[in-house]
Amino acid sequence: MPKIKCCSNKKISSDLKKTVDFLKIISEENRMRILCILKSKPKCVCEIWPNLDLSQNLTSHHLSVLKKFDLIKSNKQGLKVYYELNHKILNKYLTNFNLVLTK
Amino acid sequence: MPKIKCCSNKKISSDLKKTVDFLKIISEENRMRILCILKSKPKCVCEIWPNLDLSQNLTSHHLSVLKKFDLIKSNKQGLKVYYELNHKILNKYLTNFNLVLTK
DNA sequence: AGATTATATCAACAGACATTGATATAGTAC
DNA sequence: GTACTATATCAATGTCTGTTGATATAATCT
Repeated sequence: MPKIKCCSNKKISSDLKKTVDFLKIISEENRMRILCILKSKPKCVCEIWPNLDLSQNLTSHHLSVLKKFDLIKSNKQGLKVYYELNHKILNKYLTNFNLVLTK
Repeated sequence: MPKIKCCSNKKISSDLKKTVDFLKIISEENRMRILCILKSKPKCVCEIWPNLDLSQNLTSHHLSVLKKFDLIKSNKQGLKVYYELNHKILNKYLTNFNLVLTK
């Protein structure tokens, strides 16, 4: 039986898995919305969650998921925590995604 | 409070939801693998499922999920059912995804 | 006709994860 | 110090969905 690259080649298969993990993170409406909200500039949590139809704690949870995956960065300023996109990592995953699916 | 586009604009918000639905479908390792397997040319189910670490019926299930979402097309030739990528729809979703996340 | 092959469907189960409510932590202001 | 604000964490719940095993359908062949 002829082997197919994305199933047999370890590097390609590994890239596919990483892409799928990335997509799992962003295939959630609220998280995707958070990423969009952060596109223009960094924002603190209290600027984010009233725009979503979410409770504060749930917003915080989704932010932590995004952060754990390095898709966003945070820095604390007094009481507030500002979140911003981690463009470097985000672009890495987007590039990888395009490679996996289209090349 | 200043409204944020992806939360207040109906068109943008609707596009975001469609993108998320699309990502939910493809953020599953086996389905993504199926799409990759079909990149080069149409294949019948019996050419697909032995390459995955999946049972025949589960492969069939994932194919039906992809088909229901129009990401693949099928045509029957005798006993065999050949599946192929629906490039038109796929590209539509990919374009939309890039718009939502990067623009 | 019966036998075999290719594919699809169905019900049941199990694990993952988004959501909720309550509470904790940490920083600021009085 | 106390009170208040901003954010995070935790346990419990419920829903969604991938997986399994069994079975059904449909086409071909003898």
